[in-house]
Amino acid sequence: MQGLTIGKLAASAGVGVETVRFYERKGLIDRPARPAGGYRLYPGESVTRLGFIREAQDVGFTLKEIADLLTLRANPATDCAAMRGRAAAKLAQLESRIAQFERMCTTLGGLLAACPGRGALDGCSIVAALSQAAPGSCSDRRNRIAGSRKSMMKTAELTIQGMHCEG
Amino acid sequence: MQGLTIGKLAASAGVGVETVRFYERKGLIDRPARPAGGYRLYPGESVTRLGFIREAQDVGFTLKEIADLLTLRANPATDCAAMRGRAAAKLAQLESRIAQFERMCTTLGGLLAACPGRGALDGCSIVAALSQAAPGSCSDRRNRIAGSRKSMMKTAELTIQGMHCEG
DNA sequence: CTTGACACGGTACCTTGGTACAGGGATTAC
DNA sequence: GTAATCCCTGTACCAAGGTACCGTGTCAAG
Repeated sequence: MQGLTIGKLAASAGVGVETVRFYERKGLIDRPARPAGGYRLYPGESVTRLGFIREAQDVGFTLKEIADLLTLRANPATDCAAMRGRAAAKLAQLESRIAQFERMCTTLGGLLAACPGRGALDGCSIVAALSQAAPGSCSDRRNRIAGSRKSMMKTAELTIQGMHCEG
Repeated sequence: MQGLTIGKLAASAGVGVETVRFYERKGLIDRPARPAGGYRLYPGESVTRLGFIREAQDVGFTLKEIADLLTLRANPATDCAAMRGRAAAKLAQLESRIAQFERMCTTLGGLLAACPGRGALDGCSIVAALSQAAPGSCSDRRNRIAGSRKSMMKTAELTIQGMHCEG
């Protein structure tokens, strides 16, 4: 038998067999040849492709986005600018996430600084602060959280990041 | 009828009715009195409690952790130090997440800097970099990703953060 | 007393990135 | 030839934080 069985491919790429099949279902890797017996037989390049997926994941792309990158890459007419655009958008997204986490850190750090650290909870500034249901025009949580806690990596919602009343 | 129906409570707190029932199932809010008819009737403090949940979410606590905070808060014997410990752990966790995102940003930024920005994909350094299946001892992705992309907020896995070969 | 708005329980569904298992068939090593 | 692996499909399940729907029951206003 020529080529790699799914097990060999998975081992070469450092992923699980189930993961390879999962990627196939998601359209991230092509359906390979299936000679007699019905076993998948992959060409050597499939290892590279799995490597691409892994590397892209490591810089923050979702599988859906990676599928898009792979489509781009497969098209010989694709200009480098398209790839660059995806990367730049992802970078902006990551930076926005970082800013959000940093805001949370700042808030939490402030609470920690004010907290006496021992004694009854009555005197705990953390409890006091968390118990404040911040009033005002921004009380509609259902709109407020779009793009913050939900949908960690969803590109479309990045556009409304600046609109939150959180700052 | 005295007290708040679930709809009034939800509106006051700026969440959905379904969310309130969901929180009840999760043990985040107490089962309220159910007089004749079976409607839930909440005391006014429930608004504050929902506010606590919301504020805690906003600084990064998961619902599970918030349930723990609420249990702490309800116990009169709880020392302020316990609350402070939770907050400090969460802060450390957030900082670790930030560091991880910053590593991804650095990598991605490097790729962007090297990319010519136009022309055929053959010359695109981003494609080239992503296609490298980084070899070496760290090829076992299944261990490598624990605590990175998976389980964004899981406390237990923070302890193995430093063990990754990512840095 | 009727009607419309609200509430009820229960269940299914969503996203993301897989993992696990059941009940078979194919291949390979000895 | 037989046993041990490997692979097949299909389905269900995990976390997290909800959302949506359904058929029915109740409450309050006119």
